[in-house]
Amino acid sequence: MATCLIGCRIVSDAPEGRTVARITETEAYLWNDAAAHSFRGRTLRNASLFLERGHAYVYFIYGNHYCFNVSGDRAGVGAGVLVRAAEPLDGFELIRARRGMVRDLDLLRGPGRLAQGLGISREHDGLDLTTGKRLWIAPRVRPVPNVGVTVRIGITKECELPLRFYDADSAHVSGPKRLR
DNA sequence: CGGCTGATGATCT
DNA sequence: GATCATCAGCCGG
Repeated sequence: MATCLIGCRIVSDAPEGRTVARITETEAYLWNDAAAHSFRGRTLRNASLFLERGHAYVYFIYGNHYCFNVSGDRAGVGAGVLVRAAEPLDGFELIRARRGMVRDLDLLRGPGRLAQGLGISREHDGLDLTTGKRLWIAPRVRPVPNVGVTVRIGITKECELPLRFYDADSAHVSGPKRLR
């Protein structure tokens, strides 16, 4: 699931306009994974992780940022994929207006930046990403020949599992250089 | 470049 | 009251 998403496109339709980006980096969170938000069972906040595969789970973290996930298993199973980075494809001006004056490479590089640049917030939590309303995922146009794997970033539990995936040929990827 | 830190608020215990 | 799947800004090399 996490590797399936690499190279797919996220389309976000907002009142201000449409933005499109190509996913370059993901992290998997499993159903029995101490690092996953679903680990201690379903709550009001994480309920979307338990929806059928392909629904949005958006949460607010550190007082400033949203993170965008895609639920990854059957209904009732709390698993998902955090989308950590993407490359802008369309709606460049809108993404930049949301993100401010940063390097092009940093527009959507990192989960909080990605959500900000694409205008994703808790309003999108629970949306079905396969039906093409407001926010959806479109298939890859081209295959991604080189997918790298590393440990996940920024977590305090299960730090050693190799569940972070990224397009090794893209510069639009987050994390320290040694992790690429 | 890498390393560190403060901001900031929802969520859960 | 602690925790947190982050980021921008600042510092030193």
